[in-house]
Amino acid sequence: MDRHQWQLVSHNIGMSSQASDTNRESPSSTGAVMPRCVAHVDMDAFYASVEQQKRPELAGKPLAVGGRHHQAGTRPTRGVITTASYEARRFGVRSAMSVHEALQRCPELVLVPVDFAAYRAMSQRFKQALLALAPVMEDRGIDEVYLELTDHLAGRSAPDMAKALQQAVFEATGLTCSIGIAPNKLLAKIASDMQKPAGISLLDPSNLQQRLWTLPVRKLYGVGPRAEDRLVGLGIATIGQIASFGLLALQEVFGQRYGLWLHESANGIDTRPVVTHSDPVSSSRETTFDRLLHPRQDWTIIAKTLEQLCQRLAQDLQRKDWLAKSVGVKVRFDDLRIVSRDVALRVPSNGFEPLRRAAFEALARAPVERRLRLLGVKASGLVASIEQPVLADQKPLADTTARPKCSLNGSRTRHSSQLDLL
DNA sequence: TCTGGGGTCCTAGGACCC
DNA sequence: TCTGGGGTCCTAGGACCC
Repeated sequence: MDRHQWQLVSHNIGMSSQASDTNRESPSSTGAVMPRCVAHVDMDAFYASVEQQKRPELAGKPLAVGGRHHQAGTRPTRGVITTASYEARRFGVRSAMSVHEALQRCPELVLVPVDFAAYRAMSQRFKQALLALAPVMEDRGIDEVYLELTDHLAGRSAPDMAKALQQAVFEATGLTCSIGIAPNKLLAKIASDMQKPAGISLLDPSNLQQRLWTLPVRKLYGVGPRAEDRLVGLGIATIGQIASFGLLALQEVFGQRYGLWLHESANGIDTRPVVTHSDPVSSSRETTFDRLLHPRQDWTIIAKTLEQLCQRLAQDLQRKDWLAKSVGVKVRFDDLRIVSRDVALRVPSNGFEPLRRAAFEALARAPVERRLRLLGVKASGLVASIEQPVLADQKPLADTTARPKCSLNGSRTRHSSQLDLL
């Protein structure tokens, strides 16, 4: 059985990452200390909203993006919901819910396949609009960003700035977003979720107890299902109860570092900077099969799929001029268990052939005794191909600030293999 | 006949070096 | 004869996020 160990994971920033210089309390001209001002901007039901804009006849209808669409025009019965429109959420349809369950909750649900090209294009538009008003931005994915507003309010009040940001996003995209304003990223993120859609919420030390401490523990960024279970097991259901549980008691249960992180987060403390640039560390491609595949009888399909995944991965890397230092495969079995195997390349590469050879080598080392549900290939240890000789042995710079991670790691054996490639 | 696809970061243990 | 410690790389797996 796995040992249950809870640790805090520090937030690493790569060598080329640039943190904004506002991780501080900035003294004003009068000498008084000005608190930081950070915004978290979150697009409302982003994918679903883009789809409703693409097809106005779907506006106002319960709609969900996702599912496995085998043929165009037919409604899927498998797969998961990626995003549900607010109309669908009223029926209880949620992200990550199975299509089967979503249809039970809302039989008239309209299901549309994902269209990443459209979401990426819209993502660029809203981010450009925000950058014009607030130049220090941290990209947190396709539909959300942090903005460092300290020293960037241009004479506005924070709420006025938030309104201006919402207006700019709407003018650029026709879509709404919700904004949280707070003295740090942790609180800004929680705040943006408080009045969706199209809301503006402020969290600051004066309303912390009333507005933060009443929330369930799961609202804390970094507390997932596992940590929630453990907390609830201790009779801790709200963020306020974490805060009053006491630092020492938390550390006793969750370990030094994770305990400290929980304690600080529950008290609204977070000193992470807004990071405007970071290099990717891995890139991957994976696919779930339409049916379960037998490792021997369906070997031809498995091998062909792996080759295609390698082809796409190589293209991804080549397009972005990244080289991989190692290549791995991931297999999900019929019982939903996942195993992975990695192979280090002797020479960093983004060529199809080296990737393919490493991937097959890795797959050969994986214990495949059950039917396969999913197959994936991942390139990690990425280095920029142009700067590669210079950057090859640079190490990430550890941040001093805390970020939560929990791990339940069991002991494991090493399957060492160095594959000579090229 | 269940749950996609793309990421981040961390830990642990062995190898290996100094 | 007995017996280190620190650091890094590699690998497998887990938690968490969008």
